[in-house]
Amino acid sequence: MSQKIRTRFAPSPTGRMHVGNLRTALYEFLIAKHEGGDFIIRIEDTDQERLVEGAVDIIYRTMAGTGLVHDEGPDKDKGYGPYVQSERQATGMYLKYAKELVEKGEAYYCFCDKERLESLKTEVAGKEISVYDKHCLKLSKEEVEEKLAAGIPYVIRQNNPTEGQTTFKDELYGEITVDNSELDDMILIKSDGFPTYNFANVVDDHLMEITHVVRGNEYISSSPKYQRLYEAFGWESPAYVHLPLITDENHKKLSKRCGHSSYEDLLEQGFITEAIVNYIALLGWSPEDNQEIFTLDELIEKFDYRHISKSPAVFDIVKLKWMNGEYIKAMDNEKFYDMAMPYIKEVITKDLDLKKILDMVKTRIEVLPDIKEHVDFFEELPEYDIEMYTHKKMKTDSAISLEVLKEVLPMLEATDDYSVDNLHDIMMKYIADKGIKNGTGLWPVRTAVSGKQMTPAGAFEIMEVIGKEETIKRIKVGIEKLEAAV
RNA sequence: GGCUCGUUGGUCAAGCGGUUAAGACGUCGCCCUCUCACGGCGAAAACACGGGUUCGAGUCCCGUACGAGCUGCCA
Repeated sequence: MSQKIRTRFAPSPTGRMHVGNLRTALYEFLIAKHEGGDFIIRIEDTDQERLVEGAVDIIYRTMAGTGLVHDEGPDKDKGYGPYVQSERQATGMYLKYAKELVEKGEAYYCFCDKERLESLKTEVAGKEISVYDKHCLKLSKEEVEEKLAAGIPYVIRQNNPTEGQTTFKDELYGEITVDNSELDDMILIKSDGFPTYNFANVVDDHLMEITHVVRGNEYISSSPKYQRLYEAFGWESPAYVHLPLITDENHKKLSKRCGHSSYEDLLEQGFITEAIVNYIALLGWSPEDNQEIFTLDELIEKFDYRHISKSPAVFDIVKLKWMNGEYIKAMDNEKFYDMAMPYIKEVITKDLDLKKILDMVKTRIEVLPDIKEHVDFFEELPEYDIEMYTHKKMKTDSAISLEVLKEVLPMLEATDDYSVDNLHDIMMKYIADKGIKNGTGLWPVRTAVSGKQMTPAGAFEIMEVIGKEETIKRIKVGIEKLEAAV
């Protein structure tokens, strides 16, 4: 008889949502939903300096867009609110809990100023290291009261023992033990009265009855300190699930520099939400079978956090593109038209059958913006080199192409039916009568009407779309070009 | 520097003491084809290294190397 699982996504509103954060949110959502549990959103805005306006909206938009629907959050209070830490802070609760620890000797007031702290820094191996020396722990109760009364700025620090060890258990990594001497006296309450993440997350996770704390691997080394906090309060610690990092191609923690590091960046690059979610779900987790394409519901059903990997994963945009292409191919046409229309309209302004063109392109693109380079020739015949008429495998060269175009032109002028079927009949009859292979007859025509080496469809389909007038015009251009060269 | 974690093909990733070490992306080749794609078929490509334990180790243990994370009044 186990209790209902409760996980939380606790982002700080500092900008766009990084894919690492998104994946954390996804896994938190999946772990809860797989077991029919609750998924909670808590806004961790304790760093007032890094706050970015509108960032909370981005969080909501991302969650809604990806389908990670929360059961509780700032907008859905189920009795554990408020769900925004600045609002919680305003109630004085964090300070109250911190004082409780001070009473117990598990924390202490610290009045050290910037200069003194600065003097504690030492440089080791090119990095600045600073370990607090418990200077203020020596202060007597009276001295503390005095300084407090005098209004001297203070922080409250955790009082960690210098001997012994602390152990916590991660669901993936197992038991992790560190010497207490490694644990520095981290700040619980900052001088502006706000709690640090380190403190607030422990208090809130407990108060909100979070059963599984799921977070990035970067927190694994601070977890022993959190563990000591739980023990100091006498609270039962939650199950911990630390997630492996997502890195760039150089195996470094994904940075904002990558340009493809946030969910919104990806959308702007023409990726579709379902593909992004699907792809990141597989970055650090794999199902028991070899399935790769998942709907969110399928992920909920299949997701078992015990199969999460322990080693970091490289974010591979090439595979994401492949997956995006799979989603596009499987997408129903109406939805594809809706999504693709803005892109095709960037390059085609003429009154052409855009849906027909989009049908041609659907299996050939990986991201939406790819459409443009495939279809721009419909708008206007590009400048092209007559070398394109020469193709060994098609058995064509300039002379043959000129001959074909000249012979085909009158036939195309003679009909008004520019349907693929009719065009097909005309051309195939010509090819049969002349006794040449299909490619020999069609290559020159396709080249003339497109001006491109590669096109998303064959000659008939292109002619149907651009129509009689434009077809004739382009074939004449081809004839002129070829004649000029002979 | 210290601490912690990690290490299967270029990438994601199966494997949990006995396998010809899966699969996917990418790459290359072939087929299909009026081009390019799609689709189909196929190929190259990996257990970081050294010691143990064991009849037997990618799988367990210990070292080494390498990588990453942390070492903030950021989360």
